[in-house]
Amino acid sequence: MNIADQTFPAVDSANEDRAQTIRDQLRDAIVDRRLAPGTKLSEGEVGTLFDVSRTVARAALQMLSFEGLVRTERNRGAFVANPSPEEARQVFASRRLIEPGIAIAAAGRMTPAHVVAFKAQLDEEGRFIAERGPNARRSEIKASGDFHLLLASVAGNTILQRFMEELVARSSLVIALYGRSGISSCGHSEHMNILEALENGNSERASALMLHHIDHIEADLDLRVRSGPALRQALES
Amino acid sequence: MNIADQTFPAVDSANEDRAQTIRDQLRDAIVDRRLAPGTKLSEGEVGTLFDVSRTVARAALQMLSFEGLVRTERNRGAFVANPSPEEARQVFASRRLIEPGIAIAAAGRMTPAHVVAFKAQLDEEGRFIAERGPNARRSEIKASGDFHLLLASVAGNTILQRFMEELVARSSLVIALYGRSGISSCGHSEHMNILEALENGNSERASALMLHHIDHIEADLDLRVRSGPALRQALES
DNA sequence: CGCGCCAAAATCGTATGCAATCTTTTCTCG
DNA sequence: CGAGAAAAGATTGCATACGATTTTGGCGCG
Repeated sequence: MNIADQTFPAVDSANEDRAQTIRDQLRDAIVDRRLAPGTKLSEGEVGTLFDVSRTVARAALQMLSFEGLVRTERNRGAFVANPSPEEARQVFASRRLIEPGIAIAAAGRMTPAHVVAFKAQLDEEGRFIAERGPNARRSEIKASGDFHLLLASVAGNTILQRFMEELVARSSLVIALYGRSGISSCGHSEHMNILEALENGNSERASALMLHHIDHIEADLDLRVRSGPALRQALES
Repeated sequence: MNIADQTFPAVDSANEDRAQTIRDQLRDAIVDRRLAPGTKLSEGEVGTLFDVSRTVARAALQMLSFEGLVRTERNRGAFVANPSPEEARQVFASRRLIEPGIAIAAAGRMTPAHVVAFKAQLDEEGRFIAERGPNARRSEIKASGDFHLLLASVAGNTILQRFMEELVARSSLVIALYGRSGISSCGHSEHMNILEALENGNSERASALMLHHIDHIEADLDLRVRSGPALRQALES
């Protein structure tokens, strides 16, 4: 899975920040696994693919490295992150700490409009689960994460929202690497239960369900170390 | 308070990442208020001051903008962030959610070495409080934040640690803007109480004390909006 | 056939140049 | 004298250039 094989939507309406656009597209590609962990992301290739100079490509990669989706090594370049089991545990520990609180905050701010948005979100999620094919699989992964991001946006704290964006994205990487069933969709019904609690303003229940949900996702992981922790990340790619 | 008036330690042993070094120095300057909120940070000036090209200065400013310490506007440049009351509330809401959990994690991982480090930290804090003069004031602000960062490092989760670094830094900005007593040192005895709970492995108490501590800091703020929310950030600087 | 060594190619880190945009100053006209 | 427009200056966004470092691809030798 080389980055050169990827195709990206033309870098559309472009008077605003192009580095940000590129970052978003690369993040999507990483999150829904079109780019495997360890893949080299060279400035030149990224620049060529998006038709910008290395300067801009580099800025986009720097952003992704702040989010922990990309690891950069001096004089060697950028690679799609390859989280270790320890990092994986930390990602989920962070989510266990933050997301129940987000659920509580969101429960107190739900409006009918929010409910509609959630229903649409869960519908889409269900549709992708029913479909077959790798494309549906990718969309399903994305939709599953989007549920959590929607929740974070309802909670109304932009700082926590950004933290969650990072954690959800990194979770996708972790699941790609360590997931047993390979898919995180196991949680669709749990998402529905959480929504129900939110709808009823039952913040305690929403919070508890969220905690269990995260535990279930993590329980699907196999975090035993295989080889040495690095070996230069299995030769990178 | 112009950036050109600032002096920075020579950009020392420098084969490794210079942008990162510059970011750290600028962050320190922002956190201990040598650079006031709203101050313009032009790429050229930063570059000249640290004796690097605009390319590197720009990268450092981009990093700070990710941390929320600097706000960048397209074609206008970078400014020390000027958090609104709403942002201020979000910073503290985030800390209330995260830091009690960090305290619990840290309580379970305290070693005698950690205790020594905390004691040294609190000593330093106390010394700066006793001293007079703006330099001691600055050191005091930094030391107060460092207590929280030390706690985060003991907790052993690098992701949460980074989140806390961001939140502590932004808190300093918020206190600079909205603090009544101007100083956050009010919490020195609270820090000592928290350490005591940590030392005894009393995680529940440490967590509760931390929550109260954050509440006390926030209670010292005056978050009433003064004028319109922006007016282009009071003409920037 | 495998292994180390050296040159060639690729890639990165950084400085610099240029056009576009924003800011400031100056000038004009009411 | 003040308001608005035009010009000059400063600053940013981005591309490109070049030395430094890393990777790759022989090539000889054991």
